[in-house]
Amino acid sequence: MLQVSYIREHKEEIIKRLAIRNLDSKALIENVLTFDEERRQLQTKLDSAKAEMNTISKEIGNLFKSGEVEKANTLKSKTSELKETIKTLEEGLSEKAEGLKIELYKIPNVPNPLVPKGNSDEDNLETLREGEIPTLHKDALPHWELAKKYDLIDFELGNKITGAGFPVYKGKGARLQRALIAYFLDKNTSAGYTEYQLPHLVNEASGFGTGQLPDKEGQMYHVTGDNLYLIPTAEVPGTNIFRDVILNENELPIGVTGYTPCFRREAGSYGAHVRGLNRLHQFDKVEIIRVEHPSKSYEALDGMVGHVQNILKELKLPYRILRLCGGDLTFASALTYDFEVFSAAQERWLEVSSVSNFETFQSNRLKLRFKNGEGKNQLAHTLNGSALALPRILASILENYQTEDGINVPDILIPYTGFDKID
RNA sequence: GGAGAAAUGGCAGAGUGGUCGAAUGCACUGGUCUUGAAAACCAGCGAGGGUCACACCUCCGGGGGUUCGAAUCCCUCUUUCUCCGCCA
Repeated sequence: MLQVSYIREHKEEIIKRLAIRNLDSKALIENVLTFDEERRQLQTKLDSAKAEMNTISKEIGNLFKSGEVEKANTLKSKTSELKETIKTLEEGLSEKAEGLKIELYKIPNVPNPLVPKGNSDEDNLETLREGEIPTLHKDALPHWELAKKYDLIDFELGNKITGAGFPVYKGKGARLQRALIAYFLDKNTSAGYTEYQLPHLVNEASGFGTGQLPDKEGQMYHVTGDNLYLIPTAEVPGTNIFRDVILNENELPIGVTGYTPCFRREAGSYGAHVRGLNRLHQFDKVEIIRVEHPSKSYEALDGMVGHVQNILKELKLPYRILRLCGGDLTFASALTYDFEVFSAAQERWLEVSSVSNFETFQSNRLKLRFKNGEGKNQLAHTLNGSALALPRILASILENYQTEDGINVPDILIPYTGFDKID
């Protein structure tokens, strides 16, 4: 959520930069400013009405104390009108405040100047491509066939137990999952991130904190009996660690990493592109989250990109980095880099990580601040990224590392799997 | 799940209807003193709104109510603690 004060002071610039997202925000911005203006006017009126009430109340107290009951009662009868005024003003104020909030919720983050113009993923800017795309043997299979052939993942069993999109990993498939999680966590902690084990269900307040609520409610599984939500990403519990927190400047930066399963309803997505591990209702992901000083957040973003890059290099997977265009940028992000790995048998690039700087967009909602050098509370910047999401990494390992007589395990993972070949 | 107790500033902890945004201690910041540090002493020290700046308004777990007036009384929700039950 953008700060109203920022909108007030940078109106034209914001409108101009939101156009990068193909968003004509003029009316929206005007609306916000109108609500804000009206809200402040009512606030001022309400404040002075309350001040008057406070004065009278004090006076009444004093009159009672000095035994002037008559006078006190006269004064008392005067308050009813004032009370009515206050009530009306309060109602008007909360209406305006609510209206302001609703409008603010509609405005996405202002893109960083680096964000290219564009409408869809086709306009994303490829900034780097690295790694060798393997030449597969003639009978090479896509990962869902490989999973079946080597008995690594049982999709049908998942259908039986739960439903589509809840695969069952078994044997070496399960072990490979565990190996990847352990490897990712090790990489992240040695880069300075503190490992957390976080709840997989969150309350409403957390949903609002990271912006899944109120708009994206339909994307999460909702446990209605207890009004809790299954997390769609560790970003939700991980970032809400810092909800309503005021840090000391010297505590920055903070790095958090955690493995969680992620639950997404993904309503309405079916078809060839969601086969196998490509899109699931439940999947595993290791996330990295940073809280940064505003002056350092872009440096930190580059650092995170380098970190993810390093992991993909170690796994020897062919990958590319994309700087997302305005049309593909997520609502809360100011700048996002996507990582895609080439899945040789499907002959497709698969998104495996998304690294973003949210600047103050999340922290404004979260009320995540730090005490700056002047002793003032200032919103911190938040960033996060996947390091990494498992299913498509697994898919591309299976596909890219397949040979005629089995699937090789990437060298870096062998200490974690305890085997070097799936056959 | 049942019974009881509680929730106040970074922490501890006073405060049961008016002068309380809130005593006191600790922590923290600045100063005096000191070669330096410690101690001692002095001062400052929660958050949000509002204002050019003041004034002013709001916040004592969340929400609602009673009252001229609520940290204090009532209702409700949440959380914590103790006991019982259940349990990996």
